[in-house]
Amino acid sequence: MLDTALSLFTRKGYFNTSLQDIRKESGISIGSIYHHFENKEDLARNLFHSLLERFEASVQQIVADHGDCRSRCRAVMKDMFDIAGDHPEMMIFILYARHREFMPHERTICSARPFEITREFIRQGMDDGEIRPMDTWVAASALFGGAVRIIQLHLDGALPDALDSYFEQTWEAGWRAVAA
Amino acid sequence: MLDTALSLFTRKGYFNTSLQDIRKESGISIGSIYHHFENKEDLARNLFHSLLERFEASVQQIVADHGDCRSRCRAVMKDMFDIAGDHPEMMIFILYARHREFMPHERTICSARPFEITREFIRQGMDDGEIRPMDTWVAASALFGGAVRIIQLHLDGALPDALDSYFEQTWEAGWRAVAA
DNA sequence: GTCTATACGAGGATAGAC
DNA sequence: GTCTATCCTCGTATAGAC
Repeated sequence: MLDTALSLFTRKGYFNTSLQDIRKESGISIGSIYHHFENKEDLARNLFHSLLERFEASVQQIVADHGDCRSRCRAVMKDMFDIAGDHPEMMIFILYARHREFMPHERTICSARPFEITREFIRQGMDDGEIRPMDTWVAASALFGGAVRIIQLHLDGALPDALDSYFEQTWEAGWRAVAA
Repeated sequence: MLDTALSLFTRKGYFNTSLQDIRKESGISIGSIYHHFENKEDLARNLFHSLLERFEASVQQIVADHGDCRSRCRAVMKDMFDIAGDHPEMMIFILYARHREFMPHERTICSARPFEITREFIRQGMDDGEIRPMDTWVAASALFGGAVRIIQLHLDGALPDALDSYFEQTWEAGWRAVAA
Protein backbone atom coordinates (compact mmCIF):
# COMPACT_ATOMS: atom_id res chain seq x y z
CA MET A 1 0.00 0.00 0.00
CA LEU A 2 2.79 2.41 0.93
CA ASP A 3 4.56 1.41 -2.26
CA THR A 4 1.55 2.26 -4.35
CA ALA A 5 1.11 5.56 -2.57
CA LEU A 6 4.76 6.43 -3.07
CA SER A 7 4.57 5.61 -6.73
CA LEU A 8 1.43 7.71 -7.25
CA PHE A 9 2.57 10.62 -5.10
CA THR A 10 5.77 10.95 -7.05
CA ARG A 11 4.21 10.43 -10.47
CA LYS A 12 1.22 12.71 -10.06
CA GLY A 13 1.93 14.61 -6.89
CA TYR A 14 0.22 14.34 -3.54
CA PHE A 15 -2.69 16.60 -4.37
CA ASN A 16 -3.34 14.99 -7.71
CA THR A 17 -3.54 11.56 -6.13
CA SER A 18 -6.95 10.69 -4.72
CA LEU A 19 -7.66 7.84 -2.35
CA GLN A 20 -9.63 6.33 -5.22
CA ASP A 21 -6.43 6.25 -7.24
CA ILE A 22 -4.61 4.45 -4.46
CA ARG A 23 -7.46 2.01 -4.11
CA LYS A 24 -7.56 1.27 -7.83
CA GLU A 25 -3.82 0.70 -8.14
CA SER A 26 -3.24 -1.17 -4.90
CA GLY A 27 -6.51 -3.09 -4.85
CA ILE A 28 -7.00 -2.17 -1.19
CA SER A 29 -10.28 -0.55 -0.30
CA ILE A 30 -10.54 2.95 1.08
CA GLY A 31 -12.04 1.60 4.27
CA SER A 32 -8.91 -0.45 4.84
CA ILE A 33 -6.69 2.51 4.25
CA TYR A 34 -8.54 4.40 6.93
CA HIS A 35 -8.19 1.44 9.24
CA HIS A 36 -4.41 1.73 9.03
CA PHE A 37 -4.00 5.48 8.87
CA GLU A 38 -5.85 8.39 10.36
CA ASN A 39 -6.19 10.18 7.06
CA LYS A 40 -4.41 10.92 3.83
CA GLU A 41 -1.86 13.19 5.45
CA ASP A 42 -1.07 10.54 8.04
CA LEU A 43 -0.44 8.06 5.23
CA ALA A 44 2.02 10.47 3.61
CA ARG A 45 3.74 11.12 6.92
CA ASN A 46 4.26 7.41 7.58
CA LEU A 47 5.65 6.99 4.10
CA PHE A 48 7.96 9.94 4.62
CA HIS A 49 9.31 8.65 7.90
CA SER A 50 9.89 5.14 6.63
CA LEU A 51 11.93 6.54 3.75
CA LEU A 52 13.90 8.78 6.08
CA GLU A 53 14.68 5.79 8.26
CA ARG A 54 16.12 3.83 5.34
CA PHE A 55 18.16 6.87 4.46
CA GLU A 56 19.41 7.27 7.98
CA ALA A 57 20.42 3.60 8.21
CA SER A 58 22.36 4.09 5.00
CA VAL A 59 24.21 7.10 6.34
CA GLN A 60 24.94 5.42 9.66
CA GLN A 61 26.41 2.48 7.79
CA ILE A 62 28.58 4.82 5.77
CA VAL A 63 29.88 6.52 8.88
CA ALA A 64 30.71 3.14 10.36
CA ASP A 65 32.47 1.93 7.20
CA HIS A 66 34.59 5.00 6.50
CA GLY A 67 36.93 6.81 8.80
CA ASP A 68 37.71 10.12 7.13
CA CYS A 69 35.43 12.91 6.05
CA ARG A 70 36.32 12.75 2.38
CA SER A 71 35.40 9.10 1.89
CA ARG A 72 32.28 9.53 3.97
CA CYS A 73 31.11 12.42 1.85
CA ARG A 74 31.91 10.58 -1.34
CA ALA A 75 30.03 7.50 -0.15
CA VAL A 76 26.99 9.57 0.79
CA MET A 77 26.95 11.23 -2.61
CA LYS A 78 27.36 7.88 -4.32
CA ASP A 79 24.48 6.57 -2.27
CA MET A 80 22.31 9.47 -3.41
CA PHE A 81 23.11 8.72 -7.04
CA ASP A 82 22.42 5.02 -6.54
CA ILE A 83 19.08 5.61 -4.91
CA ALA A 84 18.11 8.12 -7.56
CA GLY A 85 19.01 5.59 -10.22
CA ASP A 86 17.41 2.54 -8.64
CA HIS A 87 14.44 4.04 -6.82
CA PRO A 88 13.77 7.44 -8.31
CA GLU A 89 10.41 7.64 -6.52
CA MET A 90 12.18 7.52 -3.15
CA MET A 91 14.51 10.28 -4.14
CA ILE A 92 11.78 12.46 -5.56
CA PHE A 93 9.65 12.09 -2.49
CA ILE A 94 12.49 12.78 -0.10
CA LEU A 95 14.16 15.78 -1.62
CA TYR A 96 11.89 17.08 -4.29
CA ALA A 97 8.45 17.22 -2.74
CA ARG A 98 7.18 20.34 -1.04
CA HIS A 99 6.40 18.51 2.14
CA ARG A 100 5.18 21.57 3.95
CA GLU A 101 2.26 21.85 1.58
CA PHE A 102 0.74 18.57 2.61
CA MET A 103 2.39 17.92 5.96
CA PRO A 104 2.23 21.34 7.58
CA HIS A 105 3.21 20.03 10.99
CA GLU A 106 6.33 18.25 9.87
CA ARG A 107 9.68 19.85 10.61
CA THR A 108 11.62 20.99 7.58
CA ILE A 109 13.50 18.17 5.92
CA CYS A 110 16.98 19.54 6.56
CA SER A 111 16.46 19.03 10.27
CA ALA A 112 15.87 15.32 9.68
CA ARG A 113 18.40 12.90 11.17
CA PRO A 114 20.35 11.79 8.09
CA PHE A 115 21.00 15.39 7.16
CA GLU A 116 22.03 16.27 10.68
CA ILE A 117 24.44 13.36 10.79
CA THR A 118 25.96 14.49 7.52
CA ARG A 119 26.44 18.05 8.72
CA GLU A 120 27.96 16.65 11.88
CA PHE A 121 30.78 14.78 10.16
CA ILE A 122 31.36 17.71 7.85
CA ARG A 123 31.94 19.86 10.89
CA GLN A 124 34.30 17.23 12.20
CA GLY A 125 36.14 17.20 8.86
CA MET A 126 36.63 20.91 9.29
CA ASP A 127 38.13 20.43 12.74
CA ASP A 128 40.47 17.79 11.33
CA GLY A 129 41.65 20.14 8.59
CA GLU A 130 40.24 18.10 5.72
CA ILE A 131 37.74 20.82 4.88
CA ARG A 132 38.64 24.49 4.86
CA PRO A 133 37.15 26.57 7.66
CA MET A 134 33.76 27.93 6.67
CA ASP A 135 30.16 27.98 7.77
CA THR A 136 28.80 24.44 8.15
CA TRP A 137 25.62 25.21 6.23
CA VAL A 138 27.59 26.65 3.36
CA ALA A 139 29.95 23.69 3.35
CA ALA A 140 27.14 21.14 3.26
CA SER A 141 25.32 23.10 0.55
CA ALA A 142 28.41 23.53 -1.58
CA LEU A 143 29.39 19.90 -1.22
CA PHE A 144 26.04 18.34 -2.01
CA GLY A 145 24.16 21.14 -3.74
CA GLY A 146 25.61 20.26 -7.13
CA ALA A 147 24.68 16.61 -6.69
CA VAL A 148 21.14 17.49 -5.72
CA ARG A 149 20.83 19.71 -8.79
CA ILE A 150 22.16 17.03 -11.13
CA ILE A 151 19.82 14.46 -9.65
CA GLN A 152 16.87 16.80 -10.07
CA LEU A 153 17.84 17.44 -13.67
CA HIS A 154 18.01 13.72 -14.19
CA LEU A 155 14.62 13.17 -12.60
CA ASP A 156 13.22 15.92 -14.80
CA GLY A 157 14.53 14.10 -17.83
CA ALA A 158 16.79 17.00 -18.77
CA LEU A 159 20.08 15.08 -18.85
CA PRO A 160 21.09 13.42 -22.12
CA ASP A 161 23.15 10.64 -20.53
CA ALA A 162 22.74 8.09 -17.74
CA LEU A 163 22.92 9.56 -14.26
CA ASP A 164 25.90 7.45 -13.25
CA SER A 165 28.06 8.99 -15.94
CA TYR A 166 27.87 12.35 -14.15
CA PHE A 167 28.96 11.09 -10.76
CA GLU A 168 32.73 11.44 -10.97
CA GLN A 169 32.67 15.02 -12.21
CA THR A 170 29.97 16.03 -9.76
CA TRP A 171 31.87 14.54 -6.86
CA GLU A 172 35.12 16.19 -7.82
CA ALA A 173 33.49 19.58 -8.23
CA GLY A 174 31.73 19.24 -4.89
CA TRP A 175 34.87 18.28 -3.07
CA ARG A 176 36.94 21.00 -4.75
CA ALA A 177 34.42 23.51 -3.44
CA VAL A 178 35.20 22.72 0.19
CA ALA A 179 38.53 20.88 0.35
CA ALA A 180 41.18 22.56 2.46
CA MET B 1 -4.46 40.07 -8.57
CA LEU B 2 -1.30 38.28 -9.71
CA ASP B 3 0.46 39.66 -6.65
CA THR B 4 -2.15 38.22 -4.34
CA ALA B 5 -2.03 34.87 -6.13
CA LEU B 6 1.76 34.78 -5.90
CA SER B 7 1.65 35.58 -2.23
CA LEU B 8 -0.94 32.90 -1.49
CA PHE B 9 0.62 30.24 -3.72
CA THR B 10 3.94 30.60 -2.00
CA ARG B 11 2.54 30.83 1.50
CA LYS B 12 0.05 27.98 1.31
CA GLY B 13 0.92 26.23 -1.92
CA TYR B 14 -1.02 26.12 -5.14
CA PHE B 15 -3.36 23.33 -4.12
CA ASN B 16 -4.09 24.78 -0.72
CA THR B 17 -5.09 28.08 -2.26
CA SER B 18 -8.69 28.24 -3.44
CA LEU B 19 -10.14 30.88 -5.72
CA GLN B 20 -12.17 31.95 -2.69
CA ASP B 21 -8.90 32.70 -0.90
CA ILE B 22 -7.69 34.81 -3.79
CA ARG B 23 -11.03 36.62 -3.93
CA LYS B 24 -11.00 37.34 -0.21
CA GLU B 25 -7.45 38.67 -0.16
CA SER B 26 -7.51 40.58 -3.43
CA GLY B 27 -11.11 41.79 -3.23
CA ILE B 28 -11.65 40.77 -6.83
CA SER B 29 -14.58 38.48 -7.50
CA ILE B 30 -14.21 34.99 -8.86
CA GLY B 31 -16.20 35.98 -11.94
CA SER B 32 -13.63 38.63 -12.72
CA ILE B 33 -10.78 36.21 -12.31
CA TYR B 34 -12.40 33.95 -14.87
CA HIS B 35 -12.84 36.91 -17.17
CA HIS B 36 -9.08 37.42 -17.23
CA PHE B 37 -7.87 33.82 -17.14
CA GLU B 38 -9.17 30.59 -18.53
CA ASN B 39 -8.91 28.79 -15.23
CA LYS B 40 -6.78 28.46 -12.13
CA GLU B 41 -3.94 26.76 -13.95
CA ASP B 42 -3.90 29.49 -16.56
CA LEU B 43 -3.58 32.05 -13.81
CA ALA B 44 -0.58 30.22 -12.39
CA ARG B 45 0.99 29.91 -15.81
CA ASN B 46 0.70 33.62 -16.49
CA LEU B 47 2.21 34.36 -13.13
CA PHE B 48 5.04 31.94 -13.83
CA HIS B 49 5.86 33.45 -17.19
CA SER B 50 5.82 37.00 -15.94
CA LEU B 51 8.30 36.07 -13.23
CA LEU B 52 10.52 34.26 -15.71
CA GLU B 53 10.53 37.32 -17.92
CA ARG B 54 11.74 39.53 -15.10
CA PHE B 55 14.41 36.98 -14.38
CA GLU B 56 15.46 36.81 -17.99
CA ALA B 57 15.70 40.59 -18.28
CA SER B 58 17.93 40.55 -15.23
CA VAL B 59 20.25 37.95 -16.70
CA GLN B 60 20.38 39.71 -20.06
CA GLN B 61 21.36 42.89 -18.28
CA ILE B 62 24.11 41.06 -16.42
CA VAL B 63 25.48 39.62 -19.63
CA ALA B 64 25.52 43.10 -21.14
CA ASP B 65 27.21 44.66 -18.11
CA HIS B 66 29.94 42.08 -17.59
CA GLY B 67 32.43 40.72 -20.07
CA ASP B 68 33.99 37.68 -18.48
CA CYS B 69 32.40 34.49 -17.26
CA ARG B 70 33.49 34.85 -13.67
CA SER B 71 31.91 38.24 -13.09
CA ARG B 72 28.78 37.19 -14.93
CA CYS B 73 28.37 34.13 -12.75
CA ARG B 74 29.03 36.14 -9.63
CA ALA B 75 26.49 38.76 -10.65
CA VAL B 76 23.86 36.11 -11.39
CA MET B 77 24.40 34.52 -8.01
CA LYS B 78 24.25 37.89 -6.29
CA ASP B 79 21.03 38.58 -8.13
CA MET B 80 19.56 35.33 -6.86
CA PHE B 81 20.47 36.24 -3.29
CA ASP B 82 19.02 39.72 -3.71
CA ILE B 83 15.75 38.46 -5.11
CA ALA B 84 15.50 35.81 -2.42
CA GLY B 85 16.05 38.52 0.20
CA ASP B 86 13.78 41.19 -1.23
CA HIS B 87 11.03 39.11 -2.85
CA PRO B 88 11.15 35.66 -1.33
CA GLU B 89 7.79 34.77 -2.89
CA MET B 90 9.24 35.22 -6.37
CA MET B 91 12.15 32.98 -5.58
CA ILE B 92 10.02 30.31 -3.97
CA PHE B 93 7.64 30.24 -6.87
CA ILE B 94 10.38 30.09 -9.48
CA LEU B 95 12.72 27.52 -8.09
CA TYR B 96 10.96 25.80 -5.28
CA ALA B 97 7.50 24.98 -6.56
CA ARG B 98 6.78 21.65 -8.18
CA HIS B 99 5.42 23.25 -11.29
CA ARG B 100 4.70 20.00 -13.04
CA GLU B 101 2.10 19.15 -10.47
CA PHE B 102 -0.13 22.04 -11.37
CA MET B 103 1.12 23.00 -14.83
CA PRO B 104 1.50 19.59 -16.43
CA HIS B 105 1.98 21.02 -19.89
CA GLU B 106 4.75 23.42 -19.00
CA ARG B 107 8.30 22.53 -20.00
CA THR B 108 10.64 21.83 -17.13
CA ILE B 109 12.03 24.99 -15.58
CA CYS B 110 15.65 24.32 -16.47
CA SER B 111 14.78 24.68 -20.14
CA ALA B 112 13.51 28.22 -19.47
CA ARG B 113 15.38 31.06 -21.14
CA PRO B 114 17.28 32.58 -18.21
CA PHE B 115 18.71 29.19 -17.35
CA GLU B 116 19.64 28.49 -20.94
CA ILE B 117 21.41 31.82 -21.20
CA THR B 118 23.36 31.05 -18.06
CA ARG B 119 24.45 27.64 -19.31
CA GLU B 120 25.43 29.29 -22.57
CA PHE B 121 27.90 31.71 -21.03
CA ILE B 122 29.24 28.98 -18.80
CA ARG B 123 30.03 26.96 -21.91
CA GLN B 124 31.70 30.02 -23.33
CA GLY B 125 33.75 30.43 -20.16
CA MET B 126 34.92 26.89 -20.63
CA ASP B 127 36.06 27.63 -24.17
CA ASP B 128 37.92 30.69 -22.91
CA GLY B 129 39.73 28.64 -20.29
CA GLU B 130 38.14 30.37 -17.31
CA ILE B 131 36.31 27.22 -16.32
CA ARG B 132 37.93 23.82 -16.39
CA PRO B 133 36.70 21.45 -19.07
CA MET B 134 33.72 19.46 -17.87
CA ASP B 135 30.14 18.67 -18.69
CA THR B 136 28.08 21.85 -18.95
CA TRP B 137 25.25 20.50 -16.82
CA VAL B 138 27.69 19.50 -14.11
CA ALA B 139 29.38 22.88 -14.25
CA ALA B 140 26.13 24.81 -13.94
CA SER B 141 24.95 22.54 -11.13
CA ALA B 142 28.21 22.73 -9.23
CA LEU B 143 28.42 26.50 -9.62
CA PHE B 144 24.88 27.36 -8.57
CA GLY B 145 23.73 24.24 -6.74
CA GLY B 146 25.19 25.43 -3.47
CA ALA B 147 23.54 28.82 -3.81
CA VAL B 148 20.18 27.24 -4.52
CA ARG B 149 20.53 25.03 -1.46
CA ILE B 150 21.49 27.93 0.80
CA ILE B 151 18.58 29.98 -0.48
CA GLN B 152 16.19 27.11 0.12
CA LEU B 153 17.53 26.68 3.63
CA HIS B 154 16.99 30.38 4.17
CA LEU B 155 13.45 30.22 2.84
CA ASP B 156 12.79 27.26 5.12
CA GLY B 157 13.93 29.33 8.05
CA ALA B 158 16.80 26.97 8.80
CA LEU B 159 19.63 29.50 8.66
CA PRO B 160 20.51 31.34 11.85
CA ASP B 161 21.85 34.48 10.15
CA ALA B 162 20.73 36.87 7.41
CA LEU B 163 20.96 35.42 3.92
CA ASP B 164 23.38 38.09 2.72
CA SER B 165 25.97 37.02 5.23
CA TYR B 166 26.35 33.70 3.45
CA PHE B 167 26.91 35.12 -0.01
CA GLU B 168 30.70 35.52 -0.08
CA GLN B 169 31.43 32.01 1.14
CA THR B 170 28.83 30.46 -1.12
CA TRP B 171 30.16 32.29 -4.13
CA GLU B 172 33.74 31.33 -3.43
CA ALA B 173 32.87 27.68 -2.92
CA GLY B 174 30.83 27.63 -6.13
CA TRP B 175 33.58 29.19 -8.15
CA ARG B 176 36.27 26.96 -6.66
CA ALA B 177 34.22 23.98 -7.81
CA VAL B 178 34.57 24.89 -11.47
CA ALA B 179 37.42 27.37 -11.87
CA ALA B 180 40.21 26.24 -14.17
C1' DG C 1 -15.55 44.23 -17.03
C1' DT C 2 -17.23 43.27 -12.52
C1' DC C 3 -20.43 41.27 -9.71
C1' DT C 4 -23.84 37.41 -7.34
C1' DA C 5 -25.78 33.16 -7.35
C1' DT C 6 -25.61 28.63 -8.37
C1' DA C 7 -24.59 24.16 -10.65
C1' DC C 8 -21.73 20.33 -10.50
C1' DG C 9 -18.34 17.03 -9.49
C1' DA C 10 -14.69 15.26 -6.84
C1' DG C 11 -12.63 13.62 -3.05
C1' DG C 12 -12.00 12.99 1.93
C1' DA C 13 -14.06 10.76 5.45
C1' DT C 14 -17.51 7.61 8.08
C1' DA C 15 -20.87 3.82 9.22
C1' DG C 16 -21.68 -0.54 9.57
C1' DA C 17 -22.01 -5.33 7.49
C1' DC C 18 -19.23 -9.41 7.13
C1' DG D 1 -9.27 -6.26 9.29
C1' DT D 2 -11.44 -5.75 4.91
C1' DC D 3 -15.21 -4.44 2.32
C1' DT D 4 -19.44 -1.45 0.21
C1' DA D 5 -22.26 2.25 0.38
C1' DT D 6 -23.03 6.75 1.53
C1' DC D 7 -22.44 11.44 3.39
C1' DC D 8 -21.03 16.01 3.00
C1' DT D 9 -17.98 19.59 2.32
C1' DC D 10 -15.42 22.34 -0.61
C1' DG D 11 -13.67 24.17 -4.75
C1' DT D 12 -13.89 24.87 -9.69
C1' DA D 13 -16.41 26.68 -13.05
C1' DT D 14 -20.57 28.91 -15.38
C1' DA D 15 -24.76 31.81 -16.15
C1' DG D 16 -26.46 35.90 -16.39
C1' DA D 17 -27.65 40.57 -14.30
C1' DC D 18 -25.78 45.16 -14.01
